Amino acid sequence: MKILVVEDEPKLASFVKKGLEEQSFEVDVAFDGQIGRNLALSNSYDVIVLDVNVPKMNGYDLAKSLRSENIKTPILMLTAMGSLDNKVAGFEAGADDYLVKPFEFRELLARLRALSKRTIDTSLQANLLKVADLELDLNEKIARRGGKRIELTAKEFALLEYLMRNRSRVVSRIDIAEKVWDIHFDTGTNVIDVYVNFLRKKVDKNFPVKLIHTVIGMGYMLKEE
Amino acid sequence: MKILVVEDEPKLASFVKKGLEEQSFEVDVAFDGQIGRNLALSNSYDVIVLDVNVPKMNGYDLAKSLRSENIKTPILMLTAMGSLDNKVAGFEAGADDYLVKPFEFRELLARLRALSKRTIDTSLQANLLKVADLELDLNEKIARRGGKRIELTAKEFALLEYLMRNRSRVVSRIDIAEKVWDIHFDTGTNVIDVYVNFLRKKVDKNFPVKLIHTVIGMGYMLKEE
DNA sequence: TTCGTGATTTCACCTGATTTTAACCTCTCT
DNA sequence: AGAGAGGTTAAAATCAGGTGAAATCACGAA
Repeated sequence: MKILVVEDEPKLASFVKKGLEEQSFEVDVAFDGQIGRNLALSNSYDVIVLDVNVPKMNGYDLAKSLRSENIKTPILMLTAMGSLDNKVAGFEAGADDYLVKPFEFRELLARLRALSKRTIDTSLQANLLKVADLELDLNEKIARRGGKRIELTAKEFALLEYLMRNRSRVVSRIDIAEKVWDIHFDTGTNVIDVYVNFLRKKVDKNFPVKLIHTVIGMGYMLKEE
Repeated sequence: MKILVVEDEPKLASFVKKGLEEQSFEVDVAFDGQIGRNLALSNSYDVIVLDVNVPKMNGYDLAKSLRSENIKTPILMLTAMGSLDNKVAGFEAGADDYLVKPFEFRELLARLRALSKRTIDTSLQANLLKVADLELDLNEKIARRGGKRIELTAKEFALLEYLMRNRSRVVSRIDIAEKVWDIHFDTGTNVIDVYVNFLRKKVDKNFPVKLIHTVIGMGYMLKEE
């Protein structure tokens, strides 16, 4: 999620930038209205945070200008003055919400989330399984370990998903055969062993900590440590 | 414009109702959460104003309940308690804005206008889907990539729309068959493959960055990169 | 109605990737 | 050492997806 902050007080700007980045937002900061306008026109932000009192072009005018350019990004206005007239003026200029300085960071966060909720597509929500530093992205059908993308085939993916959903629990070959391969009787095959081997090469090789463990005579277990 | 006010204090309720009616809003008042819920479910309001402290079902629970019924009408929460925790709880329950009592009527008005504007805007901009430099114009029934117009047939359009609405997510052939072709059982056809091929020729050929990806054994995914 | 055009679907073939088999290897425990 | 359990590897079998051409369908024009 990308946010533009237009704010000229260096302290406040960096406080907000850091705080939002900790919440894994992408943050651009502009120190005056003109730079803010250029950034807003050339990027697509999810929300714009606008201080009313900034050099070159004030918040009201900037908001109006963006709206007239047909930019519909939600705008959150910040102001030091708490009078109602300012709030009304802000809304009239095209702001979607208003926050009076000084504010608590948690409230800024809550309001940003509420504003962005509308525009963000629900399909973009992550759908992840995690065990230690291994994640399985159920949307993209891909695994990641230590940030590195690991491509999996359909069967590999299904097997890893089953192991991850049963983390820290020993699953027998019979369970795996039924749930992943839909085999309900003993065929004397060793596909499962072969696929565990495939997974190990992709998921555990190159990493000091192994996640896939063999429990002799019982089955396999995916577990940290 | 229709507004539902859920408020149990008779004085405040009638003050708000009269004030809003003077601004030519249509106003319904509910004196407890249960009545409010029934009204909200059976009418279509532009905004709902919700006091946190009302009998039968409080504001948070009511907001949550409406959201779970998939009602997306903007909600403005009213509360006597100004603490931040309440605000955050309100937003988490699904509120879009928050106002602390006592408030000035003008501020209520400004916030209501801002909230209702938001839905109108989003409904107007709902005619364009974008992924990377690919746009799908739902009004014109046309796609554009890098500014170039791409004409699509009805089925091509429906398929691309489905892929774009599920961007960055692998969609299976079964999903596609059901949502785009309305086929609910396996017919052994390969129309989907053929149509993906058609789309690739129009959307990805001639462009260095491909957007349509095959995930073997799982389906297709539309994604940047 | 018939015709013609473009849209949609089917079919057959091809290629490369995935899945499975099977033979052989390694380790551990007795 | 030998048996049993699991690991590894390569090759074979199978499958999934891409593609062009042809068949069929839908629909408006003559």
